[in-house]
Amino acid sequence: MKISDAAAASGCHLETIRYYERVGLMPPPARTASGYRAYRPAEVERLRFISRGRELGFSLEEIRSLLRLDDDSKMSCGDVDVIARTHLADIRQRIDELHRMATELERVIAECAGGERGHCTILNALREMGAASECTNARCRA
Amino acid sequence: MKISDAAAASGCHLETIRYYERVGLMPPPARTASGYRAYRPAEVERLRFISRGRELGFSLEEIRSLLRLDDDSKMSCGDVDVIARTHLADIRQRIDELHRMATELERVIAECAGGERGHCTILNALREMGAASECTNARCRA
DNA sequence: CCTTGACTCTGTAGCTACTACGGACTTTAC
DNA sequence: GTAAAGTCCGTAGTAGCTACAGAGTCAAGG
Repeated sequence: MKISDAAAASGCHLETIRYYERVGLMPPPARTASGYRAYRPAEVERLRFISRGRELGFSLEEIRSLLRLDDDSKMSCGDVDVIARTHLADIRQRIDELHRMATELERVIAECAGGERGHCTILNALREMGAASECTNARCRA
Repeated sequence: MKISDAAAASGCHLETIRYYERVGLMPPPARTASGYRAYRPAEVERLRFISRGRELGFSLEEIRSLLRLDDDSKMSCGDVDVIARTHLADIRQRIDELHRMATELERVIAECAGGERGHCTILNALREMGAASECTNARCRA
C-alpha cells in the first residue's frame, strides 16, 4: 500500500504520515525498488491508532506511551488508565477555562448591545477589566 | 518604567513584551541613554489591553484589530462586536469539541474499569474506534 | 574605588503538531 | 511516447511564546 492509500485508509494526511515517521512515532516502512514507502496492514492500523488518539485529544507523547503499552504483551492496563484519566482531567480544565472566557465575553457583548453610542463597552472591558495595581515605585516615573 | 516593572504592572512576561514589540503589536518604546527600554503609562495600558485580550482567548491578530479600532477616534463599535461575536462562536465550537472528547473518554474509561482483565478496553477503543473502511484496492495488497 | 549581583540588551533556537513548498524522480493512463 | 499524477527529500513556515548565551549596565556595600 502506497502512502496516499495509507493516508486515505488511516485518516492521516499524507505529509503527516511522513512526519510521524520522522519523529519516531511510526517505524520506517519497507520500500519499493524505486524507493516508495510500502505500508502493510499492521502499519495502517498503527496510523489509525494514532489518528483516533488525536481525535480524543491525546498529545503525540501520550500516544507514544499508549503505543508502547499496546506493543507490550504483558498488558499494563493501569498505566493506560492513568494516562487516559490525566488527559480527561486536562480536557475538563480546558473546558472550564473556555467556559470562563465565553461567559465573560457574553457579558461584555451583551452590555455593548445596550450601551450608549460613543463608547464601546467591549473595548472598555479590555481597557479596564480586572485592572492590576499600578506600579507606584518611584522608578516607574523615570 | 523599565521592562521588568512593565511586566509586573501589565501581567505580561518580560520576554513576551519584547516579543510583542518584535511582531509589531507594541510600538518600539523610548530608550534610556544606555539603551534600556523605558515604558510610559500609556504603553503599560496597551500591554494590559493585550493581556486581557489573551485572557479572553483572542488571538494576537484579533487583538491587533481591536487595538486598531481602539486607536481609531471614530469608534467603529460594530466591527468590535463582529470580532467578539466571531470569537465567542469559535470558543463555543472548541468547547463542543472538547465535550465530545471528554464524553468519549469517559465512556472508554468507565468500560475499562468494569472490563475483564487481559484486554484493555481503552486500547481496544483506540484500535477499533469508529473504524474507517479498509482499502480494498488491489494495490493495497502489494 | 571596586566588586558583586541583579538587571537589561541582542539574536537565535526551541516548543507542538503539522502543513506547504521546490526540484527531482517514478509510475500510470491514454 | 508523452503528459499527468504520484512520490521522494529537505527545508521553512504557522501561533505564541519561552529560554538560552554572551555582552553590557546599574545600584549597593565595603
